Amino acid sequence: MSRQNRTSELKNRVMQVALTHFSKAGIERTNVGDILKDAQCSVGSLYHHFGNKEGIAEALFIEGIRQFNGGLLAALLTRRTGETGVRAIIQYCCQWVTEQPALAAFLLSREIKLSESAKRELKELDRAFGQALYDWFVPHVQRGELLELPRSLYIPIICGPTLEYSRLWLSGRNRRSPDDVSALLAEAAWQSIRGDLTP
Amino acid sequence: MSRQNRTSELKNRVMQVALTHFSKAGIERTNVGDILKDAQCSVGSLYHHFGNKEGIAEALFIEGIRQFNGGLLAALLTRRTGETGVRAIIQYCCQWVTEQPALAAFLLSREIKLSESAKRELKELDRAFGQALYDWFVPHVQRGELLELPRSLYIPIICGPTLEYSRLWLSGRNRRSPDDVSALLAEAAWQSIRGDLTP
DNA sequence: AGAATTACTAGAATGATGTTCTAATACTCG
DNA sequence: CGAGTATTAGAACATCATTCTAGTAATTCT
Repeated sequence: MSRQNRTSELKNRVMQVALTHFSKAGIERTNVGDILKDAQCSVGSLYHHFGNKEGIAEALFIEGIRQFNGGLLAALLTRRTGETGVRAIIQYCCQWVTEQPALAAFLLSREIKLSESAKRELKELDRAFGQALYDWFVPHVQRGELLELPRSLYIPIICGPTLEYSRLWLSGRNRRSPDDVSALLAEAAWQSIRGDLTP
Repeated sequence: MSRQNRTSELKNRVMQVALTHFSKAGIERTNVGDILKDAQCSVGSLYHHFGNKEGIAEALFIEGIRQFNGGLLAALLTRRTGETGVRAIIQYCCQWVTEQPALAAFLLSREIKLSESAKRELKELDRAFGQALYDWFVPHVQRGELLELPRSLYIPIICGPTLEYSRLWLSGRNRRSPDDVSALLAEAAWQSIRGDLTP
């Protein structure tokens, strides 16, 4: 196997192992030694590839966000009405959280203190994502299918209940998975954002 | 001053200082030495009173939850209709977060890994709070003012958008404070939870 | 009041763990 | 094949969180 391949396999292995530990115990409480042991990685390699412990978290975080955003946009952009779009967003969130609870728990935990460069990268991701969402929304708002609101409120209002429920489920406080209650969450999201001129 | 008073003053001072640091840098990244210095406390005293660094976080967390829950219930229990109750909840959350951003950021960060005893204490707080809320809700649900939902969905659906918006604001990504947009959030919450038989 | 007990304070010593450093190895490309 | 570079290795280091031992001052008991 080429060096490139072995290296990228090592990095993936480290990230996978780290995710398991992070989502169980948090970043602070997982120690580098355990990651090294479980991923069969040397101190030197780890610090060469990730810089430090938070570097692993950062890589996981950015990769996770990228994946989530991509999937959500893909699900949304095929919808043609405000209502189906909003419901698709919720449906997607619920499914995603339910299918990858460890990654979801990690992304939602907000424990990560990002470096400046990661902040910049993430900001750009966020901007592009927010813009794409907004572009999808605008025509539906103009038609009165969806409420007109300050831009910064769409995501919290639509996704807030789902994210909050997900957090509770991930921390073990609810039995039914987000996917199990996605219909109810979708209905609530739709009711909270539907415009007055909805057919 | 009596020993009791001096001691409780010291504990308060430590908690206050710790909150400032925690909300700025997170628990992991604030070091005990800084807390000691800023609170003029010795190593021995700190570990005598709090056990360890997380012990301070725990104390802050439980105290914060207690205060928040108490205030919310007080605001809710005077309301006589589903709509005014729901709006009061949102109004209270927005105001609370806006007025004590440091405490809010800390409580919402979920970075704390609680000890078993703290978990038990918190679980009891949660149970009592949830019960009180539920008791208030039941009659309004029965009258058809509010939707009938699985119990675990009320809080996420009503408060999710507000909490999500608060998180964004606290992390510096929105300009307008939760209090500034509380009317919009209240309206959204109400629309998402209102029953079919609303007058 | 005086003795005994307990709560609290103090800071040096310890230990765990994240990170750096130096050297070695193996791959790639000219 | 040989120079240069990416990568690996693990010992050494540095930084804290925490423990420990010893003391001090308040409170309780007789």
